[in-house]
Amino acid sequence: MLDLRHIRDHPEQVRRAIRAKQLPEALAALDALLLADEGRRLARADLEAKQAVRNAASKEIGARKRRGEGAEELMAQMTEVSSEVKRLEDRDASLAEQIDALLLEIPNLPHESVPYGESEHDNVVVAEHGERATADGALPHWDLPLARRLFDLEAGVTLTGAGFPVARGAGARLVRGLAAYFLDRLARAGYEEIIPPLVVNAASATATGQLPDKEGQMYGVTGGFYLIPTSEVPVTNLHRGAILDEDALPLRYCAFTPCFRREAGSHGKEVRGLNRVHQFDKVEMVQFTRPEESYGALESMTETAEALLVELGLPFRRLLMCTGDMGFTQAKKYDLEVWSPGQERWLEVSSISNMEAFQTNRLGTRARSGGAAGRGRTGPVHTLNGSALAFPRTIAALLETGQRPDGTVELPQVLHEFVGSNVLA
RNA sequence: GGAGGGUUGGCUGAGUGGUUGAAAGCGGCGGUCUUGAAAACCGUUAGCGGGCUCCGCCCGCUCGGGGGUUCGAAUCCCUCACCCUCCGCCA
Repeated sequence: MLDLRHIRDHPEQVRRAIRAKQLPEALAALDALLLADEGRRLARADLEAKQAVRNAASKEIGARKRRGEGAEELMAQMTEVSSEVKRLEDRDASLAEQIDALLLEIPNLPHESVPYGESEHDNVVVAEHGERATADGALPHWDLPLARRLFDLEAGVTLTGAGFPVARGAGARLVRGLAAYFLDRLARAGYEEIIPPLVVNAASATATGQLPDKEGQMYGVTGGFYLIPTSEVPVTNLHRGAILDEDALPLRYCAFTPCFRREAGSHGKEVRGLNRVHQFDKVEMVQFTRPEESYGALESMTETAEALLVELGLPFRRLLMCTGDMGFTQAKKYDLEVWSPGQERWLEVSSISNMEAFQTNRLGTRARSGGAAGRGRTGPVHTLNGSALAFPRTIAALLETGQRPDGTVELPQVLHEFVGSNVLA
């Protein structure tokens, strides 16, 4: 969420941002929020004055009692003041609750470098890398017998339902190899590896922005928990409610986990095969940075993910997302899309975003030199996250790119040691 | 699953209804002393919100979370979470 004081001081900027993000329904929330905030501050002046009276009188009563004097009259007067305080406190609490709820409805502000746009058609291709193989009869992965065997969607239907592929044999080995390869590369780039819980509570899901509005995209489990839609959720929540040591920033984390997404109502060609599934593996990067360093970190995270695609020999392009296609929590976001020769289209394999302080405001995460025991005021912290990379579409591209007439698939050199062979067969 | 104990400021740890937002020690910061450092000594040292005559002052909230009793709660009651010990169970 945005800082309430910032909203209060720059309501027009927030209004423009909401429009740019194509989220007009948030305009009403903003108006209601400004009203409630004003009302609460007025009410608080009342409340605090009454509290001050009560506190002073309580001290006086204490002093008199210690001197052995009576204080019945004062105590009688305070009965009334106290019930008035209670009444005002209740009103304040309900206003606060209202404000908190409205605050969650206000999206993040787009960074000034983000182009205005209404939909995905307005995203900007900022770079393209690698030679796209010309369509020489390359098959989409769902038509490759080998791919169907290594990533068995039929078996998944039996076990669970559509969209839960079963990786087997060399396919399972490929997943394990990719994970090891990605994690090794990120370790070298300074990312600490995390194995987080795959189930989180509502507070965690709220802090990173999945709740309250995107509950339908997650799988809930008994106990009020949710299966993680991305390891961004548990990893970012690692520092919920904490004061970080500013001198230790940036903190860089990576995690290899399955991700669970309902993706309700998606059907058709775009979601065939491995293009969109309900459970998939992903290696994620998360950073906590100083505010002035977060945009540098966004570039370097993006370059880290791109380097993986270069090494895998997969042609890709980088898109700068426009205001309208960016999402609720992001200030700036790049997507990396890999070329799928069998489908002759681009597939999104990574999304790298700067959330600025939007998540840390919800998390209650601050930073200060010396950490919690340090001196001086606490300052804001920015968070970023990005995939490096999402597995199913990366695998789809690898299978389609490496396919050979004999039905086997050639692997890029960089994977040979991790997978233990040069070809999938 | 059963029984008991606990959760206080960056840390250790006092504190069972009244100037306690919280003793003391450690750590941190500033200073005195010193060629420098250490030691010693003096001072200082929470977060959040609001207000103002805004380089500082004032008010309020916060002693695991929430609720209650009371003129007044870190202190009493209820509830939830977490931690520890013992027993059981599982591996």
